[in-house]
Amino acid sequence: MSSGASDMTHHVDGKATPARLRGVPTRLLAMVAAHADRVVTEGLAREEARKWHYAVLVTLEELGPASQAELSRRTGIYRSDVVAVINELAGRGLVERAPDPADRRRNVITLTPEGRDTLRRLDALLAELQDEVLAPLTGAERDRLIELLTRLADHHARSHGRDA
Amino acid sequence: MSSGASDMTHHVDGKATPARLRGVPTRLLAMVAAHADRVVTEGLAREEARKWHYAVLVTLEELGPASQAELSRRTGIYRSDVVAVINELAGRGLVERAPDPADRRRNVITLTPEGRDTLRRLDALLAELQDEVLAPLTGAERDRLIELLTRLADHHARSHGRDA
DNA sequence: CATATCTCAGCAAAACTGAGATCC
DNA sequence: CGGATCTCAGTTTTGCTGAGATAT
Repeated sequence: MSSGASDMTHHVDGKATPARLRGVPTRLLAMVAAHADRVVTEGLAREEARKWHYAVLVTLEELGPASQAELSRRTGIYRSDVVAVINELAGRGLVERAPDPADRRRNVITLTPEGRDTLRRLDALLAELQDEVLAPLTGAERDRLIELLTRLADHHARSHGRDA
Repeated sequence: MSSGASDMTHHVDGKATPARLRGVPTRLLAMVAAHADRVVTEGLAREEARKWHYAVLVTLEELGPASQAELSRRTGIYRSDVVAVINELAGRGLVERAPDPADRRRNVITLTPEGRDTLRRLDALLAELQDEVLAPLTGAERDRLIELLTRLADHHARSHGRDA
């Protein structure tokens, strides 16, 4: 209403976020991360997949068969939630769940050929989605961003418990 | 595939996240943002405040008295959730809620002197928390990170509806 | 009438907790 | 026995939807 000119930005005003809020790093982080998450979640949904599905498939390909507990540690999926993720993947034949003969507390999760195929498609899709999110940045800038974020993530990982 | 000794990292292995996962930008973003959010949320909790409280107080100081709908637009608080936030702030005497005589659909929210005092404290606290999160980066690196994140946020804001 | 504001009631997804059963 | 693993049931938080009441 009324008044208005400000030195906030080159906006036309009307619904601009206060400068003091806009510059707060953790807020920027939250906003960009939320947007990125939506792009990825919706993108993966088009292939009927979720982030955790991808995380598990990648991990299985890189490590070979693993127990659910190990998948939890490596992917960051909460220990209680692994069950449901594996249920979904197994239901689509992307992984197989079998009791571990060597340690009968565990289930051995194995990547199936169909799982590997799906992983290929998801790899390609995910690359597109990353590209969509990072669109406004040049290659060098993307590298720089990744490096800075990695430093922050590693620092947290080392000082606190969890690994990145 | 072959195998091999990995060029993953200087980790000792044991519970390391697969390299292919660790490098994914949107994942890094999510992890760092989640950590940042915890630091901020827990930090503000020590003063019995929340992020939205701070956002509202800052906005009121920068714009002067405003309606709840406008606060929603400026801060990003969802329109239905503004009520509760204002309830809490008003309950502590940090803002006042009064019907707008000029437009009786609206409430005019006004920052009280106590609200201004609280905002001062929260400003200082929040600066500390930002510092804690960004600890591993130099000043120049922080500026660079903020700039890159701002570009990403602005791009999303302009292409889609919302403003940053 | 269409639109805007404020309010409340409730949903859906996600992260997390707790506990029981089994096994090492 | 202590400690892991898998599973399920349930809590909490958060962003969001929907709708009603009121006013423009």
